[in-house]
Amino acid sequence: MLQNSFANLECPVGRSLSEVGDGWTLLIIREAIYGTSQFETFLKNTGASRGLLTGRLAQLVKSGILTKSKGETDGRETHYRLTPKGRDLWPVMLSLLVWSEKHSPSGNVVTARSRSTGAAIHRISAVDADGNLIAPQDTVLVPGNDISDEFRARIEAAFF
Amino acid sequence: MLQNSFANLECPVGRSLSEVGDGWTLLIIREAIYGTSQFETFLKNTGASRGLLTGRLAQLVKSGILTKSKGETDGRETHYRLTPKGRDLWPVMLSLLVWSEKHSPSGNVVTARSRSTGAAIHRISAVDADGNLIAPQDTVLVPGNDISDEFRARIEAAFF
DNA sequence: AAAAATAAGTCTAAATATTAGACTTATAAA
DNA sequence: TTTATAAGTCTAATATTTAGACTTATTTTT
Repeated sequence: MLQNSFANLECPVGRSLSEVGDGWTLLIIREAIYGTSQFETFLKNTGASRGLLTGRLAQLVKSGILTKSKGETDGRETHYRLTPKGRDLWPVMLSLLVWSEKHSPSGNVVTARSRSTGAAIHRISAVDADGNLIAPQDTVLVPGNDISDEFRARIEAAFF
Repeated sequence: MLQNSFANLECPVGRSLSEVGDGWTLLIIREAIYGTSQFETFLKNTGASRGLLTGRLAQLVKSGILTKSKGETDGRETHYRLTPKGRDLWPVMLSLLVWSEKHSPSGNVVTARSRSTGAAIHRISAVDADGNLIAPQDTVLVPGNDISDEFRARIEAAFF
């Protein structure tokens, strides 16, 4: 994304992307979900450069996605850990994972399953307050009141 | 992401991010989902610069996420349209939307609802082959056979 | 206690990417 | 025939990213 933060902040997707929308940031969050918490491990597992990693970790802390704390047993260490807000990005990752497995399969690498039943994940769906499934294709975006006429027109033209 | 395409391509999330992981790319896909198909409209609605947009659209066509075709009634126009692969990114967008509404709410802007029932989307869930819900927190990543020991160790350490 | 190692950075010059905006080409509208 | 539109290309200025040497604080080894 770099300098532009236009991204239409009326749009929740745009707002998300302005926090987590560049490749490195999502990759760092993936690593955090995979259990990584230390600088040198992020460095190795993402392939980012030191300078970039320093900057992105600081951003993520500022956004409330990670916390930064000193190692309790080893004072040299710093631990970056996901907050609840950060952990809530897991469905985003899971959606990317399912998309990738479907459209860019690459052998028997990883599958996502239910821990409790062992069943494989077949798709990602929206769910309403009563637990009923809402298929992504059955989704509409409904404009609220705090919205410009311009953006209203755009989301009303959305697919699905 | 820029030059690095390391991103661990064994990881489906990494593979996704190498296709759609930078801010501009996801923003362009959002626009496409919102119905945009022409260059000048993408330009205006994303805020990207001409040169960047040219490059990203070409990438997206190459990745099979968009198609490029000449306007049928007006020969000056070029239309970029989502392929099924591109349309399948909607659950990713929907996950970002739900995350944003929860953690960075900004007034009554947009809600996502079921077209058929009108019910609001409360959360995103995985679904197994029989249509049973699998809560994101009940998810595990299961390593396959075509995987390095190193990556196996990493995903086994994953949260959830 | 001194020396070596580790963790998490900072710093810098070179390489890359992005921007703004003028310009080009092809087609369509006035 | 002139003007407008759509989709680019091109360029110099600006901003970001990289690789890798260096720094500081803390811990481990000798």
